[in-house]
Amino acid sequence: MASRYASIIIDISHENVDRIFQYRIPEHLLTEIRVGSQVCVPFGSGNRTRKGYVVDITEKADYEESRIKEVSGLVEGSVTADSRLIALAWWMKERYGSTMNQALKTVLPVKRRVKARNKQVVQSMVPESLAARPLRLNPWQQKIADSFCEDYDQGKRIPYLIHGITGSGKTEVYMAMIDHVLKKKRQVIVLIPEIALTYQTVMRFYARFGERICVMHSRLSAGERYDQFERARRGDTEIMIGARSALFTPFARLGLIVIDEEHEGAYQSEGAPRYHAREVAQQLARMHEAQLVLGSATPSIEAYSRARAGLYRLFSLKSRANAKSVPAATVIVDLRREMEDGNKSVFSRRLQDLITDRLNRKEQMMLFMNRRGYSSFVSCRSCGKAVKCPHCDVSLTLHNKNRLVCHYCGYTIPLPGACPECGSEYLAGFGVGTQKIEELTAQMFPQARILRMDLDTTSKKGGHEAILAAFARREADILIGTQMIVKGHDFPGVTLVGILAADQSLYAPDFRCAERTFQILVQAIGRAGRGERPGIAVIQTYLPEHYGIQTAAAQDYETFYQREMGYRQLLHYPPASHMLGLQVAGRDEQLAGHMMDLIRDSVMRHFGSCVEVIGPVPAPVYKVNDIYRKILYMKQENYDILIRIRKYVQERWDETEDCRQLTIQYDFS
DNA sequence: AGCACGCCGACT
DNA sequence: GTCGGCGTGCTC
Repeated sequence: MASRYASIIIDISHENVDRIFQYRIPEHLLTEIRVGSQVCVPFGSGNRTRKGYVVDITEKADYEESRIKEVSGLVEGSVTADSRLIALAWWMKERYGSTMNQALKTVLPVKRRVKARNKQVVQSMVPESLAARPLRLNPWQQKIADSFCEDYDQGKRIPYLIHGITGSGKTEVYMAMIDHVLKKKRQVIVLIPEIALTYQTVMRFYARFGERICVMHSRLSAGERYDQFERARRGDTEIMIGARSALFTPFARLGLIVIDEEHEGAYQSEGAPRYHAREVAQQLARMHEAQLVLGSATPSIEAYSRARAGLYRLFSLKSRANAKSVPAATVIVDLRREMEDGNKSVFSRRLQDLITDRLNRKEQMMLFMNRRGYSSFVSCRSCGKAVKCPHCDVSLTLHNKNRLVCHYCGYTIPLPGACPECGSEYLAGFGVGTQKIEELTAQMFPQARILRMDLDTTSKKGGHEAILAAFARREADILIGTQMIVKGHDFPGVTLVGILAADQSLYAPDFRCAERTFQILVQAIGRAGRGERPGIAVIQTYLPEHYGIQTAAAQDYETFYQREMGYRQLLHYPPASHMLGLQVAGRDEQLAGHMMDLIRDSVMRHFGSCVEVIGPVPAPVYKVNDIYRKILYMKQENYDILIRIRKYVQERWDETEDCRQLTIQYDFS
């Protein structure tokens, strides 16, 4: 009888061994080994035992029989992954340029820890107000749900994009879709950007689906994650809700993937492979013949342009689900005018009046400042130099008025008494962070009860929930915070939102900065007036004429999209074109620069005629943790050409001597 | 990644 | 003469 052979990826993340090795399957393992099994194999001249993943099983060998070794056994407690996950890993490796081993590690659950911890399933208390009630959809919600059911039953699998304003009830629509898919005995994955910041959404799903749902908690240990995936594989759970990695739940018959807040940056992975959950979800849905549903109040320019091109089916929800609440009124305050009129405070006169008014009426408010710490930097009034981080290319941020912190590497020093450059004692803080806002608010409104929420106040376990719960119990009048206060929380008592420095993020050296500013402003405005009392949002800015600020204030996504897309088209930025960012990083600045020049020249020689090359330029923060980073940008409408360039560079890169001291990273968009 | 093979310097 | 440096190359 003919033998069978297993194609195996060895569990070593190195380019030299990142390929398929063939092993003979011994007779006693024939029935047990499948595609996706983890096996032990003798590897190398010393025949050391290594772990590997079976990615294929064949009838014939591609090598001389005598050179082929035998699989020694299955890894104890090993997981047999869905062969589709292996295929997905292969797709990710090709698309994002990681090793197959890295892709497999991303896609497959990690092995159970030797000692399983006491099972502490997060059985959260479901608040009374969220108790399961029958799903009532308004006509607009119902229309989307009906269309979904029809498409689903007919096997039409075009991705949906739901553009629904804040508070329009996208979650109820998702629930109706999920109901339908569960009835067809298929399973569902729901992605949310970050559990801690979307706690309420998770609770609502939990209230509705109870035991059928499984939450992929970010604080779960590897073993607990594994258990959750095992439950899914056995069919003990039908809905997996969680961040990015919940995408790799090994469901047997996946029917639907929902990506809520589709525009969020958390869907972009930073490790290797640097994948985007939206793209991987689309590929996974294709493989399972499942439906993909994206939802956002401020769709990414990428997703919206695909919808307009007919690649996604677009739906809009334009009114709030709670008919009694109306979208907030918005006021743009020109800070240049305030300055001219002699108001040097961080609060415009209009905002001051409104805060006083809300305090008198005992209503709540939020103040949003996109920078934590006390002062954004400290500089010397004699020589003009700002105190910088010795390891990174940024100024240090003042915290608690007594220490300087690097927001990139965490380096911390006590606030020096004199300028490290010239010795002058005239050091002063410039720029404002949330800490200082808290202090200024307390000074100006001594009667106000204030809470602050940013990375510094939430680092402790449960920090988010404690602060949000206290604010919900109305233990404070004013909640001051960074980004994290504007994401999805529903506080009916809030009738005023103050955005203290709206244009801060517009100066980021990144082609998406206007998009991010628009998104965060719309989100922040959406926090006001969610209850029965009308809300107002005050946007303070030095650039009141900027289209991102104007359109956000008017809650006019369509106009924003047109303007932003025009700019992207003009400069060939994604999604008007595709872009590959190639980053070389290393401790040796000269070496990194030299290597980058070599890569650039080589790309220019071979692809110069068909690709637009920009740079190399230093990364937005050139040095982080003593590592220098340079980036080369390449623009091309055809994605496949960019992939070809990546492969071309990768092949040559592995043969260079310096590649051990440098790292290379590819970033597709 | 690891391990073997291989070709040149200072040692019992 | 031999022990050992780690440079190059291979692993089914």
